[in-house]
Amino acid sequence: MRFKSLKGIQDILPPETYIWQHLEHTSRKVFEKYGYKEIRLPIIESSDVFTRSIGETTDIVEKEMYTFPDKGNRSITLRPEGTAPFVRAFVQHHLYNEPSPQKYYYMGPMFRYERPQAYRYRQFYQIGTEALGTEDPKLDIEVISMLANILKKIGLKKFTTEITSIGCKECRPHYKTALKKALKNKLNDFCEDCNRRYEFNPLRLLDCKVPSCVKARTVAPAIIDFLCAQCTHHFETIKHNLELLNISYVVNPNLVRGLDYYTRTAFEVTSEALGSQKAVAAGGRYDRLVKDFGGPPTPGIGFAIGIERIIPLIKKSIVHDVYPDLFICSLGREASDRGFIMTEQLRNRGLWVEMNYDELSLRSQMRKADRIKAKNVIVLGEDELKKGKILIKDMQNKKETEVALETEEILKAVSNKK
RNA sequence: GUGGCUAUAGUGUAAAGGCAGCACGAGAGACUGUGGCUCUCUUUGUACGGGUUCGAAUCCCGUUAGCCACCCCA
Repeated sequence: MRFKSLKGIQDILPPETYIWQHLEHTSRKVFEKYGYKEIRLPIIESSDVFTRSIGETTDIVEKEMYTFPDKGNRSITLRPEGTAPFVRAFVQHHLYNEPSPQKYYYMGPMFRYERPQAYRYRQFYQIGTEALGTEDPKLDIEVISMLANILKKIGLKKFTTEITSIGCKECRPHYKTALKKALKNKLNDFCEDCNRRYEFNPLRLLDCKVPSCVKARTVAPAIIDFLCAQCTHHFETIKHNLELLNISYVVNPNLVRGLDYYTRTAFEVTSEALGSQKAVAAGGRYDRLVKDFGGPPTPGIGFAIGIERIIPLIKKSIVHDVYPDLFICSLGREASDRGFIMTEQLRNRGLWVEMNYDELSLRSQMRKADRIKAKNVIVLGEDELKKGKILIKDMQNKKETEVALETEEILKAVSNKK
């Protein structure tokens, strides 16, 4: 093959595109009920939009970004996630002056230079939301609830919502200290990576999957026990209200976000059906990010759904069974021309009409109509042109109805059966 | 970035060093103006580049891509 799409980058073909549309359409409808408005953001940004917000020492920034110089030698990065560009736009356009809370959603491609695997691509698509302007836990609850609603509406049967709180700038440092102290003497039991992470990002030791590390960290204190009074209250309110709303969740104190900007609430939705790439959506609160971008202190919370990871889970339940309303068979030049004009007229009146492009035997044309599962067929030949009448054949029950050879008459006859 | 497995037609699969085949799909026709069945014909194929051999889809090396487990995440 001479040309191929790049590694980890895929084409999305029909009929799968219809599942994508279903997903996008359904989430848009839910977003509107919650007051979210669409925002369209650029795919490329100045690199420091990401390095400053996501964190210099995170894996995303350290090794997964598509970064390159443009012709003016500026460092450009293909967005690896949506929140940083959003906050940049939020501050740039003073969106904090809109009535609070400000709620936005977006959908589009993200780019990470990773080793591809099933459901993990270098260009992947997210549906994301951001809501800002209040620290109130009701917003957190609403966001988690909305996510669950979307997932249910698009047909996802089984999923788990995991939540935790990772504290704020007051309490997290205390936890970090306690964690390091508790693990200090056990470092020999941890893997090499964990030993490296111990120094600059000890929270990471909590979600290492190496069995020996899982075992060794059982002595680690839970961050939940170190939350300050406000964070504890915040978290407890969320849990309480999720129960009132009948939204099932599990607290996973080892849930750690890979991006530095998160505070307090962190959550992740997983599906066991996916193997090791089991996260289908994830998000959290980011109360300092707007200020970091030079805006007024504005708390916020958001999440992103990974489209590619949802698709295989709902594929079977979505059937795209839309077929042409009418197929026009034509015999001879004159009939073909007349048929073509009718085809266009009927399409403009709202019908899906097909006809044959080449001159073929009637048998062939009928076969084609059958193969594309056209609901009705008319045959247009010399007789019909002469008589000014045609038969509309219903392909399901084989019944034929005679109507006048006029666009309006055909439209009426076919529409009645729709 | 690390380790492993894999790559044959549009798709799914055979050919264990000796004729690249089968099924499905797709296109046309047999059947003079009515589809689904049947039959016939057609269909850009051994991922790419080298090597071993009289001879390679098959063995070896490299590249690329996909998959799996890590890492990390959506």
